Amino acid sequence: MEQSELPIKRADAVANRARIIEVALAVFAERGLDMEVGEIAQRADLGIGTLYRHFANREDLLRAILTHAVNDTLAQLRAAVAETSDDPRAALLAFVSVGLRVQQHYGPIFAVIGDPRLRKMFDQTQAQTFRDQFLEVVVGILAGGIKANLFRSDLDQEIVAATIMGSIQGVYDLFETRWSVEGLAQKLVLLHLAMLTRNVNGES
Amino acid sequence: MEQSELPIKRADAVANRARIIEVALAVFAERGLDMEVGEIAQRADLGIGTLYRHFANREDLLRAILTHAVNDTLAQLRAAVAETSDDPRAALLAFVSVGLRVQQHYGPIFAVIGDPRLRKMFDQTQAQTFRDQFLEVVVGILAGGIKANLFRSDLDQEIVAATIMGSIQGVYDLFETRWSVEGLAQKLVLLHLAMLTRNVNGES
Amino acid sequence: MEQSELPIKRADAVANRARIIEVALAVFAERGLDMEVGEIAQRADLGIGTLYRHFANREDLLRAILTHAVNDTLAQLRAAVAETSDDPRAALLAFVSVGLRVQQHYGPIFAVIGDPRLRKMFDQTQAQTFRDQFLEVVVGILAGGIKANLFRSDLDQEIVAATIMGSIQGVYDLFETRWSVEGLAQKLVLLHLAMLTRNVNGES
Amino acid sequence: MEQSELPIKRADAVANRARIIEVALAVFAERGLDMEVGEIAQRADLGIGTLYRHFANREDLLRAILTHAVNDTLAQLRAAVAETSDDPRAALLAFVSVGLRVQQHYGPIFAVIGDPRLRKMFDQTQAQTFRDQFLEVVVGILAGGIKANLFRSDLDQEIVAATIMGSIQGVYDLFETRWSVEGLAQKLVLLHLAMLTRNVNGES
DNA sequence: TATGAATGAGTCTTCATTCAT
DNA sequence: CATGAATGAAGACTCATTCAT
Repeated sequence: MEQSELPIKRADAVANRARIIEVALAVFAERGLDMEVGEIAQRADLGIGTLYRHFANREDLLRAILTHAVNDTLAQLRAAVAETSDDPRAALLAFVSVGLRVQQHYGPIFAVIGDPRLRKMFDQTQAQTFRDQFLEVVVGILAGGIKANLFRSDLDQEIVAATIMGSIQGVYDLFETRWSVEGLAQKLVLLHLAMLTRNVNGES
Repeated sequence: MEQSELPIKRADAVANRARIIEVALAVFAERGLDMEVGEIAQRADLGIGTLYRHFANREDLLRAILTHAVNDTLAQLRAAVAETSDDPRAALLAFVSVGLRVQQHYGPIFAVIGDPRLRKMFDQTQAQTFRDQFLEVVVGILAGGIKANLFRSDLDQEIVAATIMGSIQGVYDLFETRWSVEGLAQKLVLLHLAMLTRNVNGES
Repeated sequence: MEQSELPIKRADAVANRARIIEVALAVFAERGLDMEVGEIAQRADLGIGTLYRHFANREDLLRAILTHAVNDTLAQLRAAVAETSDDPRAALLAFVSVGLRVQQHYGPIFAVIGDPRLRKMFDQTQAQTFRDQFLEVVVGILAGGIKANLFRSDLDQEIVAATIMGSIQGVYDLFETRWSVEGLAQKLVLLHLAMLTRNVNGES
Repeated sequence: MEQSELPIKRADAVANRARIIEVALAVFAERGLDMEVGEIAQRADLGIGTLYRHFANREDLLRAILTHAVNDTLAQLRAAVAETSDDPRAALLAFVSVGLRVQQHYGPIFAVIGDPRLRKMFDQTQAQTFRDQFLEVVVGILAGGIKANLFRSDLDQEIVAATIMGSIQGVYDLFETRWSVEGLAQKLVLLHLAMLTRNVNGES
């Protein structure tokens, strides 16, 4: 009986923590690194003291939401890729689609990753780990395509991966308002395949 | 007497304005949007009041340095492309090289372009103009390549342009510390050509 | 059933109250008036709510520990003096020794008695009572010495008492780190006796 | 001409700094270590930003006023002693008088010197220097008395000095409200002389 | 015209106290 | 009764901007 009581309180607190992150993510999407701790507490319907009970300071909260966004993004990308593991081209499309949707969802989070303020907040090991994990996902797709004899193997795989990721960001920045995410994804993957496929003749 | 002094003062003022922007750019490279007006004045050896004589407020100054960076970047890109106007592949390499070097020089300026605060500062027409000008330069290269029958013409040219620009950013973010700018440019252009060239067989 | 539990609980509660005061005294010794209610609860292994069950608010707790410290100090001084009631000079030494040791034990409690915040917390009657009780102990020693014809009687006894008490504090503040409590007590009492004894010739 | 202009601005700023310290001292006298930066700025008729232009933070200001109080006290004590350098007994009276008056003027500053918070703010070397300077003044008086064959020389001079200083504090704490500063000084010096003078017979 | 001292709105953060569980 | 999560008033500090000199 007592065992069921304790979790109740905890569940409440855990829920609060989750709500704070959720709200903070939304506020961040609107205001970027200028997000204000007070606004987050307000929109989460919590006293500011409560927020500070969960996160020692603004920086901690920022770290938490960025980590959350990165991990969520990685999870979504991996899931999308896993669902299409047998078809590298489908995997690429899934990756790009999710990549664009994530940009849309998380707003400027990935856009400000180069901000000097963030550099001070994340130790570089952590940041490198994040970068490597993203690369890993793309490189995985590429390896699948090469093994299936669909993608050429003579290109620097990491540069290809960086290009694909950068192209998602670039295309989104420049055309987010003009085309739908799905349309952009289609067009973009065509390019990626053009880059990755040697004998284009048979396809055109 | 005043008439003879005025030109001198004006020249002084113009020089001051240029120095402020130069210093502000440097400060921005270090601190990003957190740059402080006071630090800029100090490093420019000017009283804060003097700085405010040139820029009505922080926003104005920020707009000025971003505009300067964008215009300078565009000028450099155009110049590099112009010098190689007869060879589209050389033009692409020049574009990428300059693109990477500019990232290196201007630091986080292009990285924070998606920041919500900047959105509020630039009217969208202006921002769109900038974007279009960048696209124009790349599309120009592409058009040259197509006309010379070197690049395939069946891809969406704007998406290709966005991809090229995004790949520069992506590759720089991920590998700036690992490889030299020249090395990165070489590798990157190989990809771009793989994407743009249909009959790869004859080249490999 | 409840009747048999109550005494136990009460005993528990009494023990808790004592522990809180003990811990609070320790925290006060380290942090002075900046002591935090939360830290006290933590170090007493009690929930904060439980602490507030014993003391309505921080002020109450502060009053309690100061009162405890004062009363304990008075008790120790009286006991020490009582044990040597036949020899005024020994009584003086005992008083000074205990006085120094108490300083050492209670840390800054007696040092911050003049703090404006404390003035607001203790009604002045109470404060005066404390002062008078301390004076009483010293004056008692002095009276014994005068009755025994050992101490001169022409000095203002209360001023003498205040001087003795002040000298303990002064000597402790300035030399606590340099000499042992016992050494300081010895040296200090020599002065007191020099002050209190008229015919020094016979003694030197 | 320019030389006379610069000092004007500076004079203003310097005056402000002085006013801040003056006001801060007054606020400290009322509220002790709980003094609030905002109240000080308000009572000095200055914006809070101005205060922070002169003192980097609360701690700095606190250090400044304590240093000021200590130095002013030392100066007053030395001046009083210097004026009576030919008569050690007069010097002692002057010292005690000024000591009591300073307590009255600076309020709880000397009372909170043992507060743990202060320990963290002053490096111990500085604190020791202050203590030594006070001791030096008293020891100087004592040396004069011994040289003039007025004071006995067989007592530990530093302990005597600490006792005299402590007695001032003790007497002030206990009787500030009951007697005038002058009255207290008279009574107190009688004790000190009783302590310092061997052959009391000739005087009584 | 240049200067930099003054200003104060706006943030972050702490900690005593309450109250639902 | 005990607990500790929630609360928010209060205070320290920053920094863009103004204006008297």
